[in-house]
Amino acid sequence: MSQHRPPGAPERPVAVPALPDLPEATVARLPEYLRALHNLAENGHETVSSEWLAGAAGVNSAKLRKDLSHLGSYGTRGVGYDVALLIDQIEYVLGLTQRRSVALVGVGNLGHALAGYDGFATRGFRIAALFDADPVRVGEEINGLVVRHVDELSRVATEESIAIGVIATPAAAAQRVADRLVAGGVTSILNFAPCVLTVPDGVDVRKVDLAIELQILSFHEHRKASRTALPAVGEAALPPLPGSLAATNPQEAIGT
Amino acid sequence: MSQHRPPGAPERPVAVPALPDLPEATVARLPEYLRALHNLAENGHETVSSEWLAGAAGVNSAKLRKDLSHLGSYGTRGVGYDVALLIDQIEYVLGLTQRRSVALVGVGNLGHALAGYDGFATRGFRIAALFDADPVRVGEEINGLVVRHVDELSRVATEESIAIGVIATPAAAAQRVADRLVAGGVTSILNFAPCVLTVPDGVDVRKVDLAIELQILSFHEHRKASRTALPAVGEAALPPLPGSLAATNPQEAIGT
DNA sequence: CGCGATTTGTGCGTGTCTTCACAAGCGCTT
DNA sequence: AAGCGCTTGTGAAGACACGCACAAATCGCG
Repeated sequence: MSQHRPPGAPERPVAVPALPDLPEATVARLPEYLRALHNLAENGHETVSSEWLAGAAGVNSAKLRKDLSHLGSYGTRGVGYDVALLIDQIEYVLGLTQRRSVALVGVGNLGHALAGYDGFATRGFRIAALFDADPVRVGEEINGLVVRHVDELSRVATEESIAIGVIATPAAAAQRVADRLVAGGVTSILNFAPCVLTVPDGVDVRKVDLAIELQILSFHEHRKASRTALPAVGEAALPPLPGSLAATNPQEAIGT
Repeated sequence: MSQHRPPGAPERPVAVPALPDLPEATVARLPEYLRALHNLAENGHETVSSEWLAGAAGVNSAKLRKDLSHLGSYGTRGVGYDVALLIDQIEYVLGLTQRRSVALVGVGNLGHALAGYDGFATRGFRIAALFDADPVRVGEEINGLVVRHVDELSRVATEESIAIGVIATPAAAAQRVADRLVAGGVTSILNFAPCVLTVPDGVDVRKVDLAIELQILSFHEHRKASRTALPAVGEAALPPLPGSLAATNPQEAIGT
């Protein structure tokens, strides 16, 4: 950082005042660093080197250092990063210093699981309301929350200051749910339904599609199979041998 | 493609013989195209333009055309793409012409939901076995499948020719599960546990972390809040007004 | 007090991905 | 049969991301 400070001047321990402009790829990795840092903190480590942290997060150490440098990080050359300080910095940048309220729409198969998922609560999110369109499910209590009818969605979202909406409905219902979330003032949506949502400018949508992940893996399976099959055209009958895992494939480990 | 064919010669309806080398970014989008195409086919459409398909998949039309051109696609200028043909092409490239067997490890909260998720079966995958380490859960029947103990994982994976392993266990158990999957010959893993897996070369891992998605959204919420707050420093007391959704933010809609 | 070991922060070359813009090709109409 | 409108496929440029490699900075030790 180009932030010189006269040796005697008192340093304010305040977090960075303005939010730096982070590359999207960096933002996507910060939560991973944060998770690794919390693990370290629980084990009593006070400092960590970029090499170590990068290993724990599964990335290149140069990439990690560049990511951290973007948020004006306070590492110490020759020593490493202060774990507690880095946790604070990342949590501040990610906006995790305030607990955000989440509305979950669709308490079917997947929605039920999400409603009970610990990872949300332990990482700064509070599931504040559950919704479903099925009258049979409305009224059901899950984890201490009563499922409300989706007609109340917009009103409740406004009242409860919902920051993030999670859509776990069938695809056919997803767009209407999204519209209601937006009408209720929600500007961030996590969509598990297999469809594309149309939202106004200023609303962020992230999509998670479990089947797509499997299909991507399927492609790589297919590719691996054709790679080991085709070169063997001239090699007659090399038996299947499922034991040798065909090593020496130099570029594996698919990122997100 | 540069594959001229004399007007009278019979065209073999065979798929592309060798698997083209696709950019990873393209592979990640193909399943999305495929879903949109299936929707079109169900509605009776026979052809589709790149513009239309791109809209349905939420991408730029030039990107879509380049993606499809990579797999030597057979579009017709002035007309568009043949829906049925394109479906076949993409399914072939993704390796979906053969149904792949999936092993699901960890039938807790999330695992239960995944075991019952329709999207797997309807898109070419068969959940062939369930596993858990908890003796209480072993023996339970879910969707017609009996949960087996994780000690049997390697053996069953080999016997049943499992192609893909899905890990839905706590983070602490994930690495050991991955090791057993690899020992059983599995070379593709979908990891829902919040941790980094170490696997040999030739094994592909994709990670899905629900909490990370929320944290990324949280960052954008934070950024939006600070963008609308900071410029108002000189503007005294502009009230909260939760109604105006702060439009005119030209670059939204976050990709994966 | 100085030196060497260590680790951060970053400039720069490289490769990938995205997007624009347009030529080439196809079918329909006249 | 010729022309016209429409759509694909792709060359090229720009934007972005990655990773190497090294200078700068800090600590500990002699």
